[in-house]
Amino acid sequence: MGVTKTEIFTEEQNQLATLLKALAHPARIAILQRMMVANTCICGDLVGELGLAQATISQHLKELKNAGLIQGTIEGVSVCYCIHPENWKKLEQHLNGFLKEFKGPVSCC
Amino acid sequence: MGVTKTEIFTEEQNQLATLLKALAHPARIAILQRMMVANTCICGDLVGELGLAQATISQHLKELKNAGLIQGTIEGVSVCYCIHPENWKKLEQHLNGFLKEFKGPVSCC
DNA sequence: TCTATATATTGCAATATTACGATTAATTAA
DNA sequence: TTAATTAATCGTAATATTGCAATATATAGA
Repeated sequence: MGVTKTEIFTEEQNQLATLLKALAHPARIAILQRMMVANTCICGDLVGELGLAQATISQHLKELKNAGLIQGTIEGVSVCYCIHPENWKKLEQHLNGFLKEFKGPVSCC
Repeated sequence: MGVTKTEIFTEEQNQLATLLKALAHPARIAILQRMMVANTCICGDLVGELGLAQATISQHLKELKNAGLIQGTIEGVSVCYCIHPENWKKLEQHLNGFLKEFKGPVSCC
Protein backbone atom coordinates (compact mmCIF):
# COMPACT_ATOMS: atom_id res chain seq x y z
CA MET A 1 0.00 0.00 0.00
CA GLY A 2 2.34 2.69 -1.13
CA VAL A 3 5.05 1.91 1.38
CA THR A 4 8.23 0.05 0.54
CA LYS A 5 8.62 -3.26 2.37
CA THR A 6 12.13 -2.68 3.69
CA GLU A 7 11.89 -5.53 6.19
CA ILE A 8 12.10 -8.22 3.55
CA PHE A 9 15.40 -6.98 2.11
CA THR A 10 18.93 -7.01 3.43
CA GLU A 11 20.47 -4.03 5.19
CA GLU A 12 22.82 -3.65 2.24
CA GLN A 13 20.05 -3.56 -0.33
CA ASN A 14 18.11 -0.99 1.65
CA GLN A 15 21.16 1.19 2.18
CA LEU A 16 22.13 1.17 -1.46
CA ALA A 17 18.55 1.93 -2.49
CA THR A 18 18.44 4.87 -0.08
CA LEU A 19 21.67 6.31 -1.43
CA LEU A 20 20.55 5.90 -5.01
CA LYS A 21 17.25 7.54 -4.22
CA ALA A 22 19.07 10.56 -2.86
CA LEU A 23 20.97 10.79 -6.15
CA ALA A 24 18.00 10.08 -8.37
CA HIS A 25 16.86 13.61 -9.11
CA PRO A 26 18.23 15.95 -11.80
CA ALA A 27 18.33 18.90 -9.41
CA ARG A 28 20.39 16.97 -6.88
CA ILE A 29 22.69 15.71 -9.62
CA ALA A 30 23.13 19.28 -10.82
CA ILE A 31 23.86 20.45 -7.27
CA LEU A 32 26.45 17.73 -6.74
CA GLN A 33 28.09 18.41 -10.09
CA ARG A 34 28.48 22.06 -9.20
CA MET A 35 30.09 21.16 -5.90
CA MET A 36 32.43 18.74 -7.59
CA VAL A 37 33.63 20.95 -10.43
CA ALA A 38 33.88 23.98 -8.18
CA ASN A 39 35.97 21.80 -5.90
CA THR A 40 35.14 24.17 -3.11
CA CYS A 41 32.25 25.27 -1.00
CA ILE A 42 29.04 26.38 -2.55
CA CYS A 43 26.85 28.71 -0.60
CA GLY A 44 23.59 30.14 -1.76
CA ASP A 45 24.78 30.62 -5.32
CA LEU A 46 22.64 27.68 -6.28
CA VAL A 47 19.44 29.65 -5.97
CA GLY A 48 18.93 31.55 -9.20
CA GLU A 49 21.49 29.48 -11.04
CA LEU A 50 19.35 26.37 -11.09
CA GLY A 51 15.94 27.83 -11.78
CA LEU A 52 14.26 26.45 -8.69
CA ALA A 53 12.84 28.35 -5.75
CA GLN A 54 14.92 28.84 -2.61
CA ALA A 55 12.69 26.58 -0.56
CA THR A 56 13.00 23.80 -3.10
CA ILE A 57 16.77 23.95 -3.23
CA SER A 58 16.99 24.02 0.53
CA GLN A 59 14.88 20.88 0.58
CA HIS A 60 17.15 19.11 -1.92
CA LEU A 61 20.23 20.13 0.07
CA LYS A 62 18.62 18.69 3.18
CA GLU A 63 18.03 15.38 1.45
CA LEU A 64 21.62 15.21 0.24
CA LYS A 65 22.78 16.03 3.74
CA ASN A 66 20.53 13.40 5.31
CA ALA A 67 21.97 10.83 2.93
CA GLY A 68 25.42 11.90 4.08
CA LEU A 69 26.51 12.90 0.60
CA ILE A 70 27.25 16.51 1.47
CA GLN A 71 28.18 18.51 4.54
CA GLY A 72 27.50 22.10 5.44
CA THR A 73 28.91 24.61 7.84
CA ILE A 74 27.56 28.01 8.75
CA GLU A 75 29.70 30.76 7.31
CA GLY A 76 28.39 34.02 8.65
CA VAL A 77 25.02 34.70 7.18
CA SER A 78 25.23 32.00 4.56
CA VAL A 79 25.87 28.27 4.70
CA CYS A 80 28.77 26.57 3.03
CA TYR A 81 28.15 23.19 1.41
CA CYS A 82 30.51 20.67 -0.13
CA ILE A 83 30.82 16.97 -0.91
CA HIS A 84 31.38 14.73 2.12
CA PRO A 85 34.70 13.13 1.09
CA GLU A 86 34.60 9.94 3.16
CA ASN A 87 31.00 9.15 2.36
CA TRP A 88 31.54 9.88 -1.30
CA LYS A 89 34.32 7.34 -1.34
CA LYS A 90 32.06 4.85 0.40
CA LEU A 91 29.34 5.48 -2.14
CA GLU A 92 31.81 4.87 -4.97
CA GLN A 93 32.90 1.59 -3.42
CA HIS A 94 29.39 0.48 -2.61
CA LEU A 95 28.18 1.24 -6.12
CA ASN A 96 31.17 -0.28 -7.84
CA GLY A 97 30.79 -3.41 -5.79
CA PHE A 98 27.21 -3.67 -6.96
CA LEU A 99 27.89 -2.95 -10.62
CA LYS A 100 30.83 -5.31 -10.76
CA GLU A 101 28.70 -8.27 -9.70
CA PHE A 102 27.75 -8.59 -13.34
CA LYS A 103 30.21 -10.98 -14.91
CA GLY A 104 29.64 -10.12 -18.52
CA PRO A 105 27.11 -11.39 -21.03
CA VAL A 106 26.14 -15.04 -21.14
CA SER A 107 24.23 -15.68 -24.32
CA CYS A 108 20.85 -16.63 -22.99
CA CYS A 109 18.23 -14.00 -23.80
CA MET B 1 3.43 21.16 -8.78
CA GLY B 2 4.81 17.91 -7.51
CA VAL B 3 6.29 17.25 -10.91
CA THR B 4 10.00 17.36 -11.61
CA LYS B 5 11.08 20.29 -13.76
CA THR B 6 13.08 18.32 -16.28
CA GLU B 7 13.19 21.19 -18.76
CA ILE B 8 15.62 23.21 -16.70
CA PHE B 9 18.25 20.46 -16.57
CA THR B 10 20.55 19.01 -19.18
CA GLU B 11 19.73 15.86 -21.11
CA GLU B 12 22.58 14.14 -19.31
CA GLN B 13 21.36 15.07 -15.85
CA ASN B 14 17.85 13.87 -16.64
CA GLN B 15 19.08 10.61 -18.11
CA LEU B 16 21.29 9.81 -15.17
CA ALA B 17 18.50 10.66 -12.74
CA THR B 18 16.12 8.36 -14.60
CA LEU B 19 18.58 5.48 -14.52
CA LEU B 20 19.28 5.99 -10.84
CA LYS B 21 15.58 6.12 -10.10
CA ALA B 22 15.14 2.73 -11.75
CA LEU B 23 17.85 1.37 -9.47
CA ALA B 24 16.67 3.12 -6.33
CA HIS B 25 14.45 0.45 -4.83
CA PRO B 26 15.55 -2.51 -2.70
CA ALA B 27 13.34 -4.93 -4.61
CA ARG B 28 14.85 -3.92 -7.93
CA ILE B 29 18.36 -4.12 -6.49
CA ALA B 30 17.56 -7.60 -5.19
CA ILE B 31 16.22 -8.62 -8.59
CA LEU B 32 19.30 -7.32 -10.38
CA GLN B 33 21.63 -9.01 -7.90
CA ARG B 34 19.93 -12.33 -8.50
CA MET B 35 20.32 -11.94 -12.23
CA MET B 36 23.97 -11.02 -11.84
CA VAL B 37 25.05 -13.81 -9.52
CA ALA B 38 22.98 -16.39 -11.37
CA ASN B 39 24.75 -15.19 -14.50
CA THR B 40 21.93 -16.64 -16.47
CA CYS B 41 18.30 -16.06 -17.14
CA ILE B 42 15.84 -15.78 -14.34
CA CYS B 43 12.28 -16.70 -14.99
CA GLY B 44 9.49 -16.60 -12.51
CA ASP B 45 11.62 -17.88 -9.68
CA LEU B 46 11.59 -14.38 -8.27
CA VAL B 47 8.02 -14.65 -7.08
CA GLY B 48 8.02 -16.43 -3.76
CA GLU B 49 11.73 -15.90 -3.27
CA LEU B 50 11.44 -12.19 -2.70
CA GLY B 51 8.32 -11.98 -0.56
CA LEU B 52 6.38 -9.72 -2.86
CA ALA B 53 3.21 -10.47 -4.77
CA GLN B 54 3.45 -11.56 -8.39
CA ALA B 55 1.86 -8.36 -9.64
CA THR B 56 4.38 -6.28 -7.74
CA ILE B 57 7.38 -8.13 -9.11
CA SER B 58 6.02 -7.95 -12.63
CA GLN B 59 5.75 -4.21 -12.15
CA HIS B 60 9.35 -3.88 -10.96
CA LEU B 61 10.55 -5.98 -13.89
CA LYS B 62 8.68 -3.70 -16.24
CA GLU B 63 10.40 -0.66 -14.78
CA LEU B 64 13.82 -2.24 -15.11
CA LYS B 65 13.00 -3.16 -18.69
CA ASN B 66 11.77 0.35 -19.50
CA ALA B 67 15.02 1.75 -18.15
CA GLY B 68 16.85 -0.64 -20.45
CA LEU B 69 18.65 -2.36 -17.60
CA ILE B 70 17.26 -5.81 -18.31
CA GLN B 71 15.90 -7.70 -21.29
CA GLY B 72 13.37 -10.49 -21.47
CA THR B 73 12.41 -13.12 -23.97
CA ILE B 74 9.43 -15.41 -23.89
CA GLU B 75 10.47 -18.99 -23.19
CA GLY B 76 7.45 -21.14 -23.55
CA VAL B 77 5.04 -20.36 -20.76
CA SER B 78 7.48 -18.35 -18.74
CA VAL B 79 9.60 -15.30 -19.53
CA CYS B 80 13.34 -15.29 -19.32
CA TYR B 81 14.97 -12.15 -17.93
CA CYS B 82 18.61 -11.13 -17.70
CA ILE B 83 20.83 -8.05 -17.50
CA HIS B 84 21.10 -6.04 -20.71
CA PRO B 85 24.89 -6.25 -21.24
CA GLU B 86 25.43 -3.16 -23.41
CA ASN B 87 23.23 -0.90 -21.35
CA TRP B 88 24.78 -2.16 -18.14
CA LYS B 89 28.18 -1.17 -19.48
CA LYS B 90 26.82 2.23 -20.41
CA LEU B 91 25.37 2.66 -16.94
CA GLU B 92 28.72 1.81 -15.42
CA GLN B 93 30.48 4.35 -17.57
CA HIS B 94 27.86 7.02 -17.03
CA LEU B 95 27.93 6.54 -13.28
CA ASN B 96 31.70 6.35 -13.05
CA GLY B 97 32.01 9.51 -15.09
CA PHE B 98 29.74 11.25 -12.62
CA LEU B 99 31.39 9.93 -9.48
CA LYS B 100 34.87 10.67 -10.76
CA GLU B 101 34.11 14.36 -11.16
CA PHE B 102 34.93 14.72 -7.50
CA LYS B 103 38.61 15.57 -7.26
CA GLY B 104 39.15 14.71 -3.64
CA PRO B 105 38.74 16.75 -0.49
CA VAL B 106 39.66 20.40 -0.38
CA SER B 107 39.67 21.53 3.21
CA CYS B 108 36.86 24.02 3.24
CA CYS B 109 33.93 22.80 5.30
C1' DT C 1 -11.01 -28.22 -26.90
C1' DC C 2 -10.22 -27.78 -22.03
C1' DT C 3 -7.14 -27.13 -18.20
C1' DA C 4 -3.16 -25.78 -15.81
C1' DT C 5 0.63 -22.62 -15.47
C1' DA C 6 3.06 -18.24 -15.93
C1' DT C 7 3.12 -13.51 -16.64
C1' DA C 8 0.94 -8.90 -17.67
C1' DT C 9 -2.48 -5.47 -16.89
C1' DT C 10 -6.03 -2.94 -14.44
C1' DG C 11 -7.91 -0.51 -10.67
C1' DC C 12 -7.41 1.09 -6.30
C1' DA C 13 -5.72 2.63 -1.59
C1' DA C 14 -1.89 4.26 1.07
C1' DT C 15 2.02 6.83 1.10
C1' DA C 16 6.01 9.55 -0.81
C1' DT C 17 7.93 13.17 -3.61
C1' DT C 18 8.26 17.64 -5.77
C1' DA C 19 7.64 22.43 -5.82
C1' DC C 20 6.62 26.86 -3.97
C1' DG C 21 4.70 30.84 -1.21
C1' DA C 22 4.81 32.41 3.31
C1' DT C 23 6.92 32.52 7.45
C1' DT C 24 10.52 31.93 10.81
C1' DA C 25 15.26 32.00 12.61
C1' DA C 26 19.86 33.56 12.64
C1' DT C 27 23.51 36.60 11.56
C1' DT C 28 25.66 40.95 9.90
C1' DA C 29 25.88 45.78 9.21
C1' DA C 30 24.25 50.32 10.04
C1' DT D 1 18.23 48.30 18.31
C1' DT D 2 16.78 48.08 13.60
C1' DA D 3 17.07 46.71 8.88
C1' DA D 4 18.89 43.66 5.49
C1' DT D 5 20.37 39.18 4.05
C1' DT D 6 20.39 34.25 3.96
C1' DA D 7 18.77 29.82 4.76
C1' DA D 8 15.43 26.59 7.10
C1' DT D 9 10.83 25.26 8.04
C1' DC D 10 5.78 24.99 7.50
C1' DG D 11 1.72 24.24 4.99
C1' DT D 12 -0.30 22.89 0.92
C1' DA D 13 -1.35 21.32 -3.88
C1' DA D 14 -0.14 18.35 -7.62
C1' DT D 15 1.73 14.25 -8.95
C1' DA D 16 4.38 9.80 -8.52
C1' DT D 17 5.34 5.43 -6.35
C1' DT D 18 4.40 1.12 -4.04
C1' DG D 19 1.79 -2.92 -3.32
C1' DC D 20 -1.85 -6.07 -4.07
C1' DA D 21 -6.30 -8.42 -5.44
C1' DA D 22 -8.67 -9.36 -9.37
C1' DT D 23 -8.64 -10.09 -13.96
C1' DA D 24 -6.80 -10.78 -18.55
C1' DT D 25 -3.62 -12.99 -21.75
C1' DA D 26 -0.78 -16.50 -23.60
C1' DT D 27 1.30 -20.96 -23.99
C1' DA D 28 1.83 -26.08 -23.13
C1' DG D 29 -0.06 -30.34 -22.37
C1' DA D 30 -3.96 -33.68 -21.76
